[in-house]
Amino acid sequence: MLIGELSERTGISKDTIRFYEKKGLFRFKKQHRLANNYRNYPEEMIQVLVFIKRAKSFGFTLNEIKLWLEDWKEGKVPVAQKIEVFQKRVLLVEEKIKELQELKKTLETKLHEYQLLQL
Amino acid sequence: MLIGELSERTGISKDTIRFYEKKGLFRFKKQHRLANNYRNYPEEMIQVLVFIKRAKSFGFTLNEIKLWLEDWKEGKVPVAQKIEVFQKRVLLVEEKIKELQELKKTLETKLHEYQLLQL
DNA sequence: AAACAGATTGGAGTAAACTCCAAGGTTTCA
DNA sequence: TGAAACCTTGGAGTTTACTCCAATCTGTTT
Repeated sequence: MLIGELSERTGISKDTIRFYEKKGLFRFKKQHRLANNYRNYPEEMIQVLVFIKRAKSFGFTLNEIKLWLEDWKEGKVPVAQKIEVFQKRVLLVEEKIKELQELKKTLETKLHEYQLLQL
Repeated sequence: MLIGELSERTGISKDTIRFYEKKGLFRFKKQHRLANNYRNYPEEMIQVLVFIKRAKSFGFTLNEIKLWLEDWKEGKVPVAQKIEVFQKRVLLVEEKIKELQELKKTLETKLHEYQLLQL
C-alpha cells in the first residue's frame, strides 16, 4: 500500500505519516521500499495509525505512544517487565475512563439544570 | 486566595494560570484584585482549574474548553441552545469513553498474550 | 513527448501551550 | 532597614506536532 492510500484510509495526511516515521514511531527497513524508493506499507500499518490517532485523542504525547508501540514489537525487554508495563497502562486507562465518567456526570448535571429552567 | 495557593492546590503553575487568563479561559474584573493589584481568587476557581486540567488530559484544546466554560457562566445564549450544545458534549464524552474501553481491551489482549508466553 | 498524478527529500514555517525572564512593587519578619 | 517571599507585567523563548514548500523523480495516460 502506498502512502497516499494509507493516508486516505486512516485520515492522516501523508506529511504527518512521514513525520511520524521521522520521529521514530515506527521504523521500517529498505525491504519496505519499492524499487522506485516509494514507501510500501503492509496492511497492519492501518491498525498502527488508528492506534496512534486514538491514543493522541486522549492526550497521550507522540513520545508516550512511541514507547507503547515499542512494546508491541519484539524487543530485548523481558516478558515479565512488559507485563508490568502493560498492567500499569491498563490502570492508567481505567483511571481515564473513570474521570471521563465524572466529566459526563458534571455535564449531565448542568444539562439537567438547564432543562429545569425551561419548564 | 492568592495565585500561589491556587497554583499549589491545583498543581498548575502560576505562569500557566496567568496564561489561561490571558487566553480568556476565565475573566475577572477589578473587584477580583486586592488593593495591591494581586489577583484574589474565590474558592470556586479550584473547580474551574481542575475542570480545565481534566478536559485537557482528554485531548480537548484550550479553545474548546473556553467555549465549554463560557456556557457555564450566565450569557446571552438561549437556554434551548445551551441544552443542545450540552447534549452534543455528553455524546462526545460517551464516544470517548467507548474508545477508551476499546483501547483497554487492546491492551488487555496484548497483556494476555504476554502472560501466556510466560507459562 | 507532454501532461498529470503520484512519490521522494530536507528544511522552513506555523499554531498551541506553555515556560522563563527581567525589572519592578508589596508584605512580613528579624 | 534590609532580606525573604510573595506578587505584577510584557515579552521572548521553547516544545510539540504538525504543515507547507521547492526541487526532483516515477509511472500512467493522451
